[in-house]
Amino acid sequence: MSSSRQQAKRRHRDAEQGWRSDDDEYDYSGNQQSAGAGSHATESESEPVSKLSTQDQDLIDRLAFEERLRARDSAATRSTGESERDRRDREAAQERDLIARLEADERRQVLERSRQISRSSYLEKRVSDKLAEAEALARAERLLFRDQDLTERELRQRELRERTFRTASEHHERVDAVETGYVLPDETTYEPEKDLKRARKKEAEQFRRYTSTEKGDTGRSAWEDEQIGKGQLRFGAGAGRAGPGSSGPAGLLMLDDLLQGEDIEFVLDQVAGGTPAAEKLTPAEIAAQEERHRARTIREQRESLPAFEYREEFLRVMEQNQVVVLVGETGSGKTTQIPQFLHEAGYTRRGRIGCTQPRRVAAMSVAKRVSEEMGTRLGQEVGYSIRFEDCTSDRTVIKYMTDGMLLREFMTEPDLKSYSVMIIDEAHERTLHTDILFGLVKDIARYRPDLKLVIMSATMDADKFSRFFDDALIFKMHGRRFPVDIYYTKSPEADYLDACVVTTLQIHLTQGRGDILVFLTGQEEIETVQENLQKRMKALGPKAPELIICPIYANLPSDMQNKIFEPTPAGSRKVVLATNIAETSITIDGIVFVIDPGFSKLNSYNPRTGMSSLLVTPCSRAMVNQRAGRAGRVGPGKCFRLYTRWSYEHELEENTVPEIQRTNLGNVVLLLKSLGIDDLVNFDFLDPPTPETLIRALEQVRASPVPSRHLHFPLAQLIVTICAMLSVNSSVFYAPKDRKSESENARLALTRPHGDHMTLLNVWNSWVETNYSVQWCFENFIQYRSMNHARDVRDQLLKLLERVEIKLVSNEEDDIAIRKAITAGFFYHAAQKNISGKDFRTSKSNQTVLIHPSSTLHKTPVEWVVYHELMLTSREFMRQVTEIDPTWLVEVAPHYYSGSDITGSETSGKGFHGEKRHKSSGSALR
DNA sequence: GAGCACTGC
Repeated sequence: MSSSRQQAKRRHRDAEQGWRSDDDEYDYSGNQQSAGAGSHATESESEPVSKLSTQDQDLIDRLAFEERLRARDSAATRSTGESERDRRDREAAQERDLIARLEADERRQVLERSRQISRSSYLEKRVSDKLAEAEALARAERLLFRDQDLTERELRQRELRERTFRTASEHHERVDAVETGYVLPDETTYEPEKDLKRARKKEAEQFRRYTSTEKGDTGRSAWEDEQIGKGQLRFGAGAGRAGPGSSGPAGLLMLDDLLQGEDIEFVLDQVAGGTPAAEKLTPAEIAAQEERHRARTIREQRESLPAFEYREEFLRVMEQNQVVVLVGETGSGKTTQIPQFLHEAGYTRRGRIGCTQPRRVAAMSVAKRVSEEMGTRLGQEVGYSIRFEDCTSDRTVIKYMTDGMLLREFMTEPDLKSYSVMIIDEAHERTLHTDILFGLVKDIARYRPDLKLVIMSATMDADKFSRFFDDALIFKMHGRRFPVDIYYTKSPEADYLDACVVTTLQIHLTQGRGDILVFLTGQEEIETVQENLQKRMKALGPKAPELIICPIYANLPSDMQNKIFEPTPAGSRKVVLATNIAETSITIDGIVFVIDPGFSKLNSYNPRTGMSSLLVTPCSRAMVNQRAGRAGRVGPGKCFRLYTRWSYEHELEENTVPEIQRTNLGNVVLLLKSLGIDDLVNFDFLDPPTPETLIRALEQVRASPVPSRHLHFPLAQLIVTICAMLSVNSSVFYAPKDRKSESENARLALTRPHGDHMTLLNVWNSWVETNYSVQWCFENFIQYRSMNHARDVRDQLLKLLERVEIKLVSNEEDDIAIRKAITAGFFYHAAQKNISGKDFRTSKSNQTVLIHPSSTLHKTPVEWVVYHELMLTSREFMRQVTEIDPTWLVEVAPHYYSGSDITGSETSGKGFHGEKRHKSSGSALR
């Protein structure tokens, strides 16, 4: 208990820092609730099923399932009102999905062509434009936002704003030298006319400053010129677009020289976000407000939140309604305040208030904040519950938890009777778990009229939520955000990576203070952009202000991740190259500019082939708006979208397809079954998954009890380790581009024969031998964070096995026995090498697949393998692969394989190396 | 010859 508290304490500290520090050692303590829940699941899973009846049952169930499906559809057609609407919604969604898939390829090709055409004509025009252009910095903003449609007056205003913004940013740097953190611009930025003279004088000074640089330097050296040229040719994706910079007086630090005709034209289109209150305030007023805010007591801080204005009205609405859909913009304070309002109004006298969050860090940090506001110790009146850690007590009345944790709670408390209010927060994110929760809480609310429900969401989808909850009342709250100017490119960009580099430099050299956030799709893109930016900055020489480049993605080791939180020194600028981890999971202070190419990697599951795909996909409008919002957290911001406004309006989907419609539902089916919900067809989904996905999931679940009988106990410990290692899925090894050979050697040293499962086991054992050393991980390019996670998972699994009274016998490693056990678990994931010897063919489903390059078997000649998962990225890959003897398949899954399935392979029927050991370990299997 | 977005139990 005390160790659990210590552990909790550490995590709070982590939560306070906003990001988990991995230098911590972890204690391991069980979690009663999940342990109990797990045993429940195991019971239903390990129900004995005989071979024949499985198949029959399968067929019968499937037919019954399809029958129910038809019945539901025809019932929906007959009846009116809601079910009719549901059906239409679903059909429309399916149709949209199909059309989208068919059109995507064609559209992409057309778009690509039109981009190239427009780009080349644009470049021609730019060549003639170039000749007319002279100075650079004084006209920087105009160069960046050139737009013929502007009136004289608008142009003048823009010029003034740019000039004064520069003045203001100089002021910031002075202020910043004294105190760190972001300082809001003073009012001169926004009321330039008032001090035109001063602005003119500043401008003159500014210009002098740069010309004097010229004198001191007598022009760029030939070497520097060459470097710039090289950089252009070698690294710019736009190399060859334009000749060496020739415009402007020689020797000036010229924007044109740097960009060499590559600068991108942006058009200011709209101002997004920005609550009326924030817009009306001058920066000086905002700064003053912030200052007052800091000095305030906690109570005053609470009362200054927008949510406070709605307190009485909200409580009245809650009294009169059982379900309320609460739309609260970011910055309204809903997550921290609503539970407190309800507590203060006495709802906790009848039971707890629960509040779900999609992420662990959020659950922890919000609970901490609220406990401070209430003046209690965390874990007492206010607590949180996440996997591996339950920080609540009997006295807890406000409980924050991850959505997945509440799902687990349903197993021990199906009616949620200890709760008087349940709040589902961040509903708009539509995570898999929240979507399932919707159906469950809706059902409970029907027979528990005393249970209040609050569905909290950012603006989108409120009507949809309301309709789902029988036309629940929608309650709106304004938030507190700064306005963000949205810029679109005037013409489509042919190469968005290059466009990112160019835009970053444009901002860096022309815009006022503030860090830049660039959204990219993955590690590879981030590394490419980072490399290009580094070269371009180097080519610029020491005259350019420093640009600190910080990559961030989930698989980056945490010490490197933490770099993005270091404050930017005065006089330099930070550019954060991020995946969509920066959309919701982390927030970075000081971001003023966002660059958004409009793409992300999206996982979707195809039930027909059992293959997941992880492909670069255009973002939805909801997603790009979320990204833009990241620029308006500390002050007014700017978002540069690397696509046209037309694209935004016509090519992007409104919303991202909810997760539940694009994942393998095997686990969901298991979960719902363990809650006693067998009739998945009629489960009340907000957006129902496709019937195919459901059918496939049921089949998959039906297949799983069989191998669980084969997994005999003496092996359990080793298998549990492998399972835990697999659960950290492909993020055990770290392979940075710039240290490729080192990391490959380290990996090779840890590789064991016969594939990835054995290698993972070896990695684990080696780590244990070093007593869970951080240093060892670092030296061997192993992700310490992943190993720690595997340790947590392994610990939990062992506790579960203990609960179902499986005795763990630690035996020596018999690799054949282990691999046979893996085969027993994954027999339906077998593949054989094709005659060509180049690729593999999956058994039964006959798909052509390859071994993923990250696998230890990538270049090894193997005939038969079982794989953990299929994934479509650039090709169709098997990930986490182990070499097997095909005779094992017939042995462990005779209901699935017969001898004819494995004939024609070299190894079939042979003794295989280690026949003797095989026999001696035979008792380990069945 | 080629590579793994992000959560969560």
